[in-house]
Amino acid sequence: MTAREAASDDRIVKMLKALGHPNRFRLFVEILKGASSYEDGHTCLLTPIIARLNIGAPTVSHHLKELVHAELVTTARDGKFLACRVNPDALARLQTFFQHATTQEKKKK
Amino acid sequence: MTAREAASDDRIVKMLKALGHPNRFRLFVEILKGASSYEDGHTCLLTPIIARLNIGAPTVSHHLKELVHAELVTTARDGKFLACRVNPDALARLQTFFQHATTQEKKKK
DNA sequence: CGCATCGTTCGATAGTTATCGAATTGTCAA
DNA sequence: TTGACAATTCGATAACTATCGAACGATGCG
Repeated sequence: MTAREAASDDRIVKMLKALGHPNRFRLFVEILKGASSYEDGHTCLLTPIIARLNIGAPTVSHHLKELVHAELVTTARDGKFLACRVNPDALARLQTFFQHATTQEKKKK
Repeated sequence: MTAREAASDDRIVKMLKALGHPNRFRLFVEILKGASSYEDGHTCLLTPIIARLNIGAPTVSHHLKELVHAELVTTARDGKFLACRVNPDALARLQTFFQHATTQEKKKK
């Protein structure tokens, strides 16, 4: 395995780990769905999400940081709020990986 | 969210969590690649994998159990050895999920 | 300014888990 | 049956992390 491949795997594992927790997964899905149905579809308010996920604000903040650290999500301050977006490149990588894996599996008879 | 969707998410999260650990991920990839290049492409010997992964046999056994528990892999005894296979349904689910997610992301402008 | 709101940071705690060595089980072959 | 090899189980330990409440920093508004 090349060093390049190892690094790529490393990133994928980080992303999978980040998504491999129920609350983080739900948080991710909320952001993917356009957060809390705000007009622009991207503004992410933690308060309504806290209500939905039934976990405390510090915990949501912590999980969000994990998603950002895994490069699954990007955030940008928007006044008092936070604009969260799913990183399209991350999704592409994951999709490609499983696509590949599926293909590889099918090749066996 | 329907109960059915929740259960589906739950399974996906379990799979993601299982894959979200470097050693488990590598174990999974080894199995996907046809384990240790045995003739039938499916027999999975832990010993050579232990050597590759640089972790102890009990640990590999533990991780393998996790993969099985997440329904990512199936095993069957073959005499002294263990035949491991990736569960195609699991890959399909994961692929579909990320496909869907990518599509959903792209729909935004 | 002073206040409410949104979110983060801190410190603590409880629960989880990755890993190992030692002992054990199961299987084949001589 | 005995020995060798494959893999699992057990018990212990160290590391990690999810979660919370309390305190704090930042922002917009009256």
